[in-house]
Amino acid sequence: MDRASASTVARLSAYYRLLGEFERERAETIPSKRLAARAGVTPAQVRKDLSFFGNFGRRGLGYNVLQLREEIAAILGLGRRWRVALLGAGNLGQALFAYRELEKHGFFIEHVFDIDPKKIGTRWRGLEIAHTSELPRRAADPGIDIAIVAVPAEAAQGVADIAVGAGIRALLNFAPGKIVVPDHVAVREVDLSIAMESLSYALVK
Amino acid sequence: MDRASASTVARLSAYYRLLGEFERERAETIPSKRLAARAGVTPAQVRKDLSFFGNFGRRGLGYNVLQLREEIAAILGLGRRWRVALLGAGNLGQALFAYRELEKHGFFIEHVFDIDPKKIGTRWRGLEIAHTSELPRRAADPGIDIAIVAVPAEAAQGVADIAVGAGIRALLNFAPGKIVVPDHVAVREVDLSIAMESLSYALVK
DNA sequence: AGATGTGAAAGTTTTCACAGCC
DNA sequence: GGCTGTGAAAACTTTCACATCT
Repeated sequence: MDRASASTVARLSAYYRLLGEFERERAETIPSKRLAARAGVTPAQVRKDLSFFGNFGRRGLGYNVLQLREEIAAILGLGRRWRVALLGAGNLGQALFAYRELEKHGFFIEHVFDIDPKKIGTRWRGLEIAHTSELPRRAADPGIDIAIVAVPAEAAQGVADIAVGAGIRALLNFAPGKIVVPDHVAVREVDLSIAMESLSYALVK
Repeated sequence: MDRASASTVARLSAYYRLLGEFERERAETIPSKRLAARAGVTPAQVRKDLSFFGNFGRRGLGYNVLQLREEIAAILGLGRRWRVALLGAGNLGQALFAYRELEKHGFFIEHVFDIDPKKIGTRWRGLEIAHTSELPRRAADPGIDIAIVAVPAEAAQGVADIAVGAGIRALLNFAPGKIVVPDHVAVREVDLSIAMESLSYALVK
């Protein structure tokens, strides 16, 4: 199958969370109209997004909440445990480490790296902070699936290179500015300045 | 003038930062080709984005680095000081408060609100943490331009309502899930789970 | 009747390609 | 010759509208 667009995948992820809510509300089936209303999109959008991956609904009835949630989990790869490394143990790193929400989705921070001698050897919830140079060795087995780049801008490309060199194929980058990686590596950027500046643009109209 | 698309504005913000780099590298003028290469887009994209707002370049030469940077600052509203309120003094709030980078772009956190009695009255860098119920009074004058929502998901809509009620017209939301606001309020979502799940999708192909 | 799945239409964004200026 | 600015073309995304199934 061809790849779905980035926006389809982002919405799928939102549907997944909303289906969890509907599940807790004891809904058995749900029409695209209700899911769309809560997601803030059109019903046609919901149906198009889903139909890209298969025929999950029943005409006249809608979608089975549990079953659709499982289908989306399978599509997004949420059935399993993802091994995550946190690169950078500063303020942001600490906040991300404390944000346990990600574990509910299967993302577990199993490594924390930094270069500050004062931090190395200290433990967060029992997990020892290691020097970034240790990354290749520690990534050897059982491997690291995703690296979160939470270092200052100047250091971002460097740690990304180390991560890619160690075989990591997915990066979430919080440092401002693009990092350059080979084609087979996926990168998502979370750029605070861009978000804030798009708000100031909205305010100056 | 009509509004530029969200993606044009996001790229403009990236160009702005890159022009700062070129400025430090003592470049006087720059062709769209070089700016595009560093931004990771096509030269035509750069020219189209800029031409939406005016004719800033000179044929045969390119763009004047300093001048273009100022033009973009004016477009994005970066010439002034933006008053920011941080809603939520948890781990994420703390990390955002410590992230001084935003000040370089003119965004200053002047208020921090929370509802935890243990936190209220304590100070961060001299700034007192106030109860969220204080927000309307404190937003009265000189006003708050932008609120950053850094509270747990369940509380997000509630604090957003308070912020909107207090006249704030721009929100940056870190809580998962959409928050509903009136049309005249701008919202940008930063959703970690969506970012991570789009990475796991990329990995399972 | 109710709601999906989907081609076709509409809308939006990006890229092409070249006239026009430096 | 180098490079911008921009209509036109191409590519992509969203919405419409309806045949189809329960």
